[in-house]
Amino acid sequence: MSREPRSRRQHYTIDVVALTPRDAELAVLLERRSEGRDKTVRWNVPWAASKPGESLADVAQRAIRRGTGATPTWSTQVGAFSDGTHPGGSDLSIVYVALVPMGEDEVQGDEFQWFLLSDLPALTDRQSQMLQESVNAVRDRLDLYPVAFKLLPATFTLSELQHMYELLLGRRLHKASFRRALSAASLVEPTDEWRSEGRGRPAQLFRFGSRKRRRGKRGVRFDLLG
Amino acid sequence: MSREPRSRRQHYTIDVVALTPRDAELAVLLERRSEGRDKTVRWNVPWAASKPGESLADVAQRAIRRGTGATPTWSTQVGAFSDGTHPGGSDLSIVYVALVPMGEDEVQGDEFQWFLLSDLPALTDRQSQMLQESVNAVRDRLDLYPVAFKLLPATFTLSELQHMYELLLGRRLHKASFRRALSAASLVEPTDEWRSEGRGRPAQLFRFGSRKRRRGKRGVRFDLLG
DNA sequence: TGACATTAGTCGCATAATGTGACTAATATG
DNA sequence: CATATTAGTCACATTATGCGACTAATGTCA
Repeated sequence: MSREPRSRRQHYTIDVVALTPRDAELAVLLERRSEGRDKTVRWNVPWAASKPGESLADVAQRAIRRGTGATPTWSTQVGAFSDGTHPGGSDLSIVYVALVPMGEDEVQGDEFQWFLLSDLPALTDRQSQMLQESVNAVRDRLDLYPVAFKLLPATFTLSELQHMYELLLGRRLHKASFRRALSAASLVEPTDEWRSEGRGRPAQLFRFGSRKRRRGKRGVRFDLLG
Repeated sequence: MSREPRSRRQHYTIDVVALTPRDAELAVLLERRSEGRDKTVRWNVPWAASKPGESLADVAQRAIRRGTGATPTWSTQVGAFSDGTHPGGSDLSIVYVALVPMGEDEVQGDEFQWFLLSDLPALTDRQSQMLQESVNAVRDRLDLYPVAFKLLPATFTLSELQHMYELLLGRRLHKASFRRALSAASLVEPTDEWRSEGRGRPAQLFRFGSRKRRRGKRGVRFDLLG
């Protein structure tokens, strides 16, 4: 029943994993830091300490604005991580994942840089874990929140949308099935613009416009149980 | 770029929402506390402070063991909550939800008591929020983890299993469809025991025995998007 | 005992959702 | 004009799902 504050109370930071699509893959925003006497270059995800009275989401916003020119289009809390060490010495990292749309991935200054997930620099245990779980969090929310749309510009072709889903799911989808399901849900609206990419037939541009709310109340799915 | 520790560093606790089925509904374990000069009785979910070097899951275990005779059969992190106040004065609550199976819901001492979700005492904002999100977390994981099974005894009838799903989903399911899906997934194994509940035909007892891993790789579901 | 209520468990059919290959359309290249 | 390339659609087979109706096994009570 020891509820008295210890000699050293545990404290926390808010760490933000910002993701953007790049080269048919996801990239994460990392911040440079120099460590030790030889100034070894290390990388970690942006973070900020919480001030009294500030909401967690606000701190996350603050942390990510330091590094990106663009405001993320979506973000959500991933969880709390306490394993390993933290560059700021925090005992606990509250992790937010933030999505930055295609083409808005400019960074501010030398301190920040995007890294492809397949080509990451060396990271501490906690950093790796946070990254892994952030990507999982986005994947898990894929059919609950329109995260794929949040990674695209305001208007996009249906092929681009499909490729974004394929990127996030890590597997190929069948074109006709994809479009049929999309059309059944009335999730996108056609614009009157078309995009010609040089070769092949031009593609019509669509915008995200969820209107119809036909909540399907289907049976239980046992086939996903792990 | 203010990364220096503030005059008062923010600190956190681990709070645990323990759930058990009771009277065709979920119940939550709350802990009594006396507050103010008139010793008003207040209730809150069990919590514990983190000690250096202890993992979050361990702290959660410690917090919940104080209140229940039984060890929870499953638990997972829900998230971090900072709104409002906390009985221990912590700035941040890391919330774990823990499942206690049917029939193992004894409490230790007067300090703890189960409350039906439909009949809760007055709670602070943060406590209500934590509770709400914990129930949502269980519901969201329903077809990813066998949470319904974790709320049942080791052996159970298929009707009990269906009622548990109905309880968690908040809607009725069709018996034949439910069993067909269950059978297709090869999730349960029959035992040679039968249970007679007095009236009606006796029911065969089953145990959870997931072996077949036929991961369905289906298309994208747009119909769930919020 | 035998009709009835009650709960367990199964079957079969209609409909809906999905996988898939093949098709047409519109553009650029040579 | 033939060919390559990407967009977009169609039709059909297969699978999944909703659902009512059926049989089975027990207890209750007249």
